[in-house]
Amino acid sequence: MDFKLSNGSLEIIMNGGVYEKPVMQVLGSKKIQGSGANERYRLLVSDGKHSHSFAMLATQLNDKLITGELSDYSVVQIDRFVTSVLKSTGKGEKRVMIILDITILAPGTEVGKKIGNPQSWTEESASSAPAPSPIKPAPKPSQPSNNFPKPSAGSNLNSSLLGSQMTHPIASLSPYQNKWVIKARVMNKSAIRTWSNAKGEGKLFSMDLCDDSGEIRATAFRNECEKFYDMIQIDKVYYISRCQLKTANKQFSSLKNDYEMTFTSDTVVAECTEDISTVPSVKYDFLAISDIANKSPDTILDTIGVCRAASDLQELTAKSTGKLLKKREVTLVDQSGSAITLTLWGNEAENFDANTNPVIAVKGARLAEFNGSKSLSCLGSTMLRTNPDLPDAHRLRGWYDHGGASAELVNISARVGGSSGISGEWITFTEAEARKLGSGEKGDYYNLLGVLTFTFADNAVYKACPQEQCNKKLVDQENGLFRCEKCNREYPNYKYRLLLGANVSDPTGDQRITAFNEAAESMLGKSAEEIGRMSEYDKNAYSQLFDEVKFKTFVFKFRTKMETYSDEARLKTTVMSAQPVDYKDANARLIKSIKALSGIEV
DNA sequence: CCCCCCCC
Repeated sequence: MDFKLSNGSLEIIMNGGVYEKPVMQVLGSKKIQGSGANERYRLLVSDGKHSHSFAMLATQLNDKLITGELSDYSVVQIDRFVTSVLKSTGKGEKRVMIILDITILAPGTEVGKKIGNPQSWTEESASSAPAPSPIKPAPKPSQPSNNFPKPSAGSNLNSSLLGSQMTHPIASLSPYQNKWVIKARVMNKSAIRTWSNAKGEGKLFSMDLCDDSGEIRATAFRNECEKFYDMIQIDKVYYISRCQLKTANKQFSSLKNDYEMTFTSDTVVAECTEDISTVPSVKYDFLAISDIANKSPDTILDTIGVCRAASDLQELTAKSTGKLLKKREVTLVDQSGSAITLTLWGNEAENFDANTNPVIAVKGARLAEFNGSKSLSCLGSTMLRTNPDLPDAHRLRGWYDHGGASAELVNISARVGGSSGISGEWITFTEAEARKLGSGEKGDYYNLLGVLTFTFADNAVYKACPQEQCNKKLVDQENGLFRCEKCNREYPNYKYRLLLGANVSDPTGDQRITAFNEAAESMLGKSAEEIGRMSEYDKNAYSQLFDEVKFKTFVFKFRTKMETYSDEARLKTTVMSAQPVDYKDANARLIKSIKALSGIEV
């Protein structure tokens, strides 16, 4: 097969001209520096006429080399690149090409040979080449090119300040080159923080910047913090130049960039108001809430959901540091039929308003796992947006306002207790009895597929102590205050909690059960908060909710233990979790039982 | 030059 290279494209590019998506052949590669995250590779590329050994691979493409995908003789289309002029040691200028995006058209194994007879490109060829000069670029192709920095035409900026009228892609920034101007949108901006340690004290704020090539974090300390804090605003676009670049500490940032920047006293920032639609705003990679359940703890992820409920602001003291923490737990729901808890901290927790059930887009939250249940937690770098103007957000709004609000949901963050998961064996009430479950000291856990045959709706919701760990039922003092006997305190506020008594039946028997807050929420498909409000303001909806849940089937995880009440021993069975039936799983279990019972070997 | 992501 024949592969056509973009013959002559290299000399146009090396002279600073424009060439859209050239097709070239890779003739070799060489590691030039660093290891791990700092690895960089140089490529020898050919357009059939010339070869050039100063093509650098952007680090995010390193994998393609390491995995062998980008082997020698590969024919590639260079979808996006920038060129940069290096002042090398005494030999004058040298232009390098930084490859940002690449499509492999044919693997090296298939091509198997050098195409054409390319001559090595040198800077001497540059001067003698007939290609257009950098000042007068080649005629533009019909499509506007993103390959080259565009002049920031008509900018309100003093060009001598910025030293250049061209903007550079964020992805091309490195500590090795300091003459650049970026045109970037502010995705996120931190609050001002102060620090005080052995090395001194001061204040700072940081911001996350992006353009269509990538993203980078920038931090302004002390004077620069003061100078720029008010000016920098989320979602606005700025020309920024003269910052110090340094290797990013990946431990503290999830942005996709090997470097981060620090504002210095030379730093120039000017707002850009023209032609800013080409600068992307925050890029999300939303996961459906149901899919979050399958991710590992500590994953940093983006999601979007409707805030169905939020806890009151809670104050607690961190055991390890003694720091006073403020938090609020927000329940997000989406069309995947799932709910998850998102924990907000500090100011974000304090200022959060759940009243209108806003759509919340969250970027860079951390997946936490506690006692087998998963939830999201905000980090300092997490971005939260309320009712963002995004298609996903509008879709969710429509869904929630037209039925989604009362949809039956699986709560990923519901607490599950005990050791074995729901994936364990299912047994029946008769089997539980035969095994004498609950007769021991510690209580026993088992899973069972059962139907909710009756719910005791009266008193299923109560006003509980607002203290995080307490949950004690409060005594209404009839004066606007509520008394907690356990904390020996009075509170003006409370949180609703559920304590649901019900009957569960399976084909072999039935059992009186108790479901505490989270388990009851997942059966009723609503938060304790919502149910609490219903109990006060909409009695009909309240009783309807408890009627509707009757005869629903769940996979229950129970904890059972014999307890004695006034000389009478009774099994106390508590719902640890209640999940809707996954019929694929349920059928697989049935088939297995049938095979076992009928003597067919499995 | 900092932040180590908090709690049940």
